[in-house]
Amino acid sequence: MLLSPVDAVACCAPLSREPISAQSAERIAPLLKALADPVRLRLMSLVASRKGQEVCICDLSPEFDLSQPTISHHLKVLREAGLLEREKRGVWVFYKARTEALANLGALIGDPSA
Amino acid sequence: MLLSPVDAVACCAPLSREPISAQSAERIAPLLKALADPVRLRLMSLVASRKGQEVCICDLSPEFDLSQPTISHHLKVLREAGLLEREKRGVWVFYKARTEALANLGALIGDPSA
DNA sequence: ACTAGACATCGACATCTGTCAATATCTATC
DNA sequence: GATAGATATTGACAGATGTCGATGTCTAGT
Repeated sequence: MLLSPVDAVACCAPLSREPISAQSAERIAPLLKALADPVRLRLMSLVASRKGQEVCICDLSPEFDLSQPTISHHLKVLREAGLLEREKRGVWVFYKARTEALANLGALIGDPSA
Repeated sequence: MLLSPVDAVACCAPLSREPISAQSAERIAPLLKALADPVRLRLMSLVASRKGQEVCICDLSPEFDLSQPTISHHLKVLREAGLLEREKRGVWVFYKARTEALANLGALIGDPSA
């Protein structure tokens, strides 16, 4: 059973359609929290803008003036939130965006048709 | 000049369209952080789902099992992020959602056409 | 003026968070 | 199997965050 945060985001109507339940809010807040950091927001965008393709950490790290463990930590947060998928190939680790998660989250925040 | 966070959210393409700039990420993260709390997410939804109408704090507080200062604090965070507008009428304080802010933020997170 | 009520501010506290240096783990190659 | 390189984990620490009780401020009535 055990809903992943990504599944949770598909659970409810847009914020401005009807009041979100306390339970749904508890599930969705972690997703927003994962994005609510400048570094993670950039990481997410860097990966998501390569539609579908996988991106190597070794290509992401140079974009930031941060230590390797810090980048690793941020990627872990995004992955555990369900926003990124991880795949290991050889020595390198590649990340792929869960675009449906971003789409669902976006629709929940600000549905244009709401 | 001094861009408010709400203006900032209209500044850039969807996350999955192109990598967000470091500067834009710094501006937008606070908006997401404001929403990244279960209580604030519910507060935002409670106000936003009353399209355009104003909602009295006195109607919001009973929904939560929290002290009055805590609710006041959360509303202040949402207001300073630019997601809510405040108006005082007599002894009561009313909040109104900035729907365009929510819409822009939603489009930035997960543009359906991206 | 005094009071009552709605909301804000302040001060304090425990917890969470972002960061790093040090260290560990894994994999390809020599 | 020893080494080098890519990534993960751990431990530590400063700063941010959510919460509360106490107190302050403003307004409407009495």
